[in-house]
Amino acid sequence: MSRGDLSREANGLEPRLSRASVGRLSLYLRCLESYAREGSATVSSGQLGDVLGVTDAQVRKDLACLGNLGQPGIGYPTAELIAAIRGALGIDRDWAVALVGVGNLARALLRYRGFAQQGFRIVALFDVDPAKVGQRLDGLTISGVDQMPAVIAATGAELGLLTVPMEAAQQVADALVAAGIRGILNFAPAVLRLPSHVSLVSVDLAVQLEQLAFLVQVSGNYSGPEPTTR
Amino acid sequence: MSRGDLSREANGLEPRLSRASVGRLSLYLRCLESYAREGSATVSSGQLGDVLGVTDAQVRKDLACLGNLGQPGIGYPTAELIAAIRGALGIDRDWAVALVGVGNLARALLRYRGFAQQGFRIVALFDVDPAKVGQRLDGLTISGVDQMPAVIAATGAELGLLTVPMEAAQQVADALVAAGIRGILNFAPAVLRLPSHVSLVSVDLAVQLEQLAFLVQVSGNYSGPEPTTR
DNA sequence: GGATGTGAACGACTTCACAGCG
DNA sequence: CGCTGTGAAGTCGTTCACATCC
Repeated sequence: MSRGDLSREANGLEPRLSRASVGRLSLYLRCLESYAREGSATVSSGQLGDVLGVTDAQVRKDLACLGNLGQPGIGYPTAELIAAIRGALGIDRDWAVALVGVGNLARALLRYRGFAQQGFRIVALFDVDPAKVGQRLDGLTISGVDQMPAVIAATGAELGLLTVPMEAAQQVADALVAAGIRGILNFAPAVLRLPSHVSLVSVDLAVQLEQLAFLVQVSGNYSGPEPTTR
Repeated sequence: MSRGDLSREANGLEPRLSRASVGRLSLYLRCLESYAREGSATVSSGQLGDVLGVTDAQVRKDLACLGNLGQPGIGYPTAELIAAIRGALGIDRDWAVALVGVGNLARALLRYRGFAQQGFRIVALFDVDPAKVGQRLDGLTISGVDQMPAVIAATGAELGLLTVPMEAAQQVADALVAAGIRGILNFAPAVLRLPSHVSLVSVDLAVQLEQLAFLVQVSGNYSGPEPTTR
């Protein structure tokens, strides 16, 4: 089922970055940006690893995919490493994002500083509720789902954020796909079926809470062995 | 074979469920609840697997940890499987949850039906902003962080939802730990350090969007074959 | 000395294949 | 026959250990 790798360099023979690494790269990036603000010119794999609880070897393996920019005895040059990670993740440019389903979660995402900081710009709002269509929010006018193809073409949105109730999720996702979106970040507690050329990341909030309940339960039943990160 | 075959029921240490399985169990659960609503008395591993894109063998392996409740030639009894999964995940009871940081995201979580449906009850609200303290929201009064120990003891909250800005995250997390919380679901884009007896699950929304950008980018560079779930 | 890059060992998770039961 | 349960094989990801370079 799930595939999807391949390096972006011209030479196709680098060690491709695994799905697991990609998640960590985002975290390294945050960490590096923090180091950069403090003025560190270089950072070592040990420093990065300590902060988010992975081994130094793991960090080096993850970073190896970016080309050899570490300097033995010194570490990695902070600024260049940031640039390399952004390039590898595909966030060395801006992404225009459409948001569908204007509820509380949408409002939270709209104002989430982290998105804009990383180059994600919400350029369009949609809702199925006719009462909401036409309202303005943070400088954007809410459109109906029927206007999706036109608005998405006009704004150049490539990614979609889905914050609608479960029942509407598949239908709205289909509309996004039809309108030419290339990837969907889904917050609805539903398993979506999408054509293979559209990428999907799902975040199910109830699932996360259930994971937490499980961890708490087992750490209580038995003398809990491991802490837990991420 | 002849003797010594002690029952696998009573002993708590069955083939332990792997971290990876736990995430899928939540998804099976959703799927099963949907089947149950439609009136299916039994479900096969193939049916479950198809819906969320894993193999039937994988489903059986995951379900094996719950004891042998599958019937060859038939499948799994829906209702019993639901009960078994809820028991394994530790959601066969209610969990009292405290929410810290009453912004838009908190409002969204407060009204998220999925939580209540799975037995998670938000019983306390906290905020550092003195202007918010004392306000009421959905029948709850917002308390200050200084009241945390008293309120958490009084309400019996065991889990904490952290929806504060990055800067405040570690400090508030420490306060939750000091107040006796047993697990934290963190939405702040920060890496938290917690004592090992407190469980942690982190959801970083920007990281999720970055993952999506990566997937879209690689699927665009090359003829990206498969979609991606989870 | 300090830190990187990497093959090799290790462990975790997934798929395969098939015995066995309803 | 259909479907479960499970050892065996295979794949993927992490950790170790060490040669290498500044």
